[in-house]
Formats: sequence, C-alpha cells, structure tokens
Amino acid sequence: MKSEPDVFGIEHLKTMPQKREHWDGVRNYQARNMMRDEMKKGDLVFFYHSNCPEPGIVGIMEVVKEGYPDHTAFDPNSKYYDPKSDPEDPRWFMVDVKYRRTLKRTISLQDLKQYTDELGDFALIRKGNRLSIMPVSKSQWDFILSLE
DNA sequence: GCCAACGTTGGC
DNA sequence: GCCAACGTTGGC
Repeated sequence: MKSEPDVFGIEHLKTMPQKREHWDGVRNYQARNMMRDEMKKGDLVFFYHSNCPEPGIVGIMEVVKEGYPDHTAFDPNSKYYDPKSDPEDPRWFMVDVKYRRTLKRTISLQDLKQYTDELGDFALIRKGNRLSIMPVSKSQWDFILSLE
C-alpha cells in the first residue's frame, strides 16, 4: 500500500493509538476492490512511501479489519468527499491496518527495478503504474524481504 | 516543477 | 459507445 510520507507515512502509523489506522481516501476502483474483497484479517502488507526523496518500501503492517465503507466519502467537509457515494450503497471501502515493524533499510523503487527476473510481473515496477494498492505474491514477498 | 501514464468525465 | 479534454499520480 502506497502513501505519501508527508501526508501519512509509517512514522504516523506508528504513533497512532494502538499503532493502527483506517486506510481512507482511496478513490480508485481496482484498489477499492482489493480492500473490499481480497484483503483479509492477518494479511501482511508492505508500507510504500511515494512522492518523496526516496520512494520505496519502508515497513510492514497487518490488516486488522477487513473492508468496510469509507465514511470520509459521506462527509462534505472531508477532502475525500464523494457525493456519489451513497451511505445506503457505499462506493468506497477501506481496511484498518496496524504497524508491525520498520525495515532495517528502505528497499527503494530503484533497488526493486534491478530485479525484474526475480520479481516477474510485479505491478510496482511496471512502467506508468499508479495503482496505490497492489498484490504481492508469496515469492515476491520473500524475495523483497531477502533484500533487507 | 516537469511530464508521461493513466483514469474519469461528458459531449456527441 | 467513442474519444478528446481534463485531472491526478508519482518518478525524476
């Protein structure tokens, strides 16, 4: 899962009560579908810092609550307000995540791009990718952690 | 700050 | 349903 460290980085998550937070504000259908349908309690997730001096994977978190409606879509005062999301039929979903640990070093996008063979068809290193939540296979997960 | 890539919107 | 215009993302 990507986030901009200036807005909400792993240090923010770490200092939240119980070190957990809801992942609100995702307004992309592919990412929404993953949170609504696929991410399960106990799943581990890489925390990726985007739009910053060193974009890359900085830590690990865990899904602690499965997909449920993103209430910020109903709030006209929220910057994530979406009048087209009806509380009776919510358009946007989120999960809750909990901080697990920070990696010993940032595994940068630049690093990851060197391992196209090992990572195969990994969404993160595909050109032009903008998806903010993307699947990681077991083998990709293990390989990435081996770089730590 | 630039700009390529991509998603969404809306006129037709 | 097509597609041009526009907005956003995110690396650099």
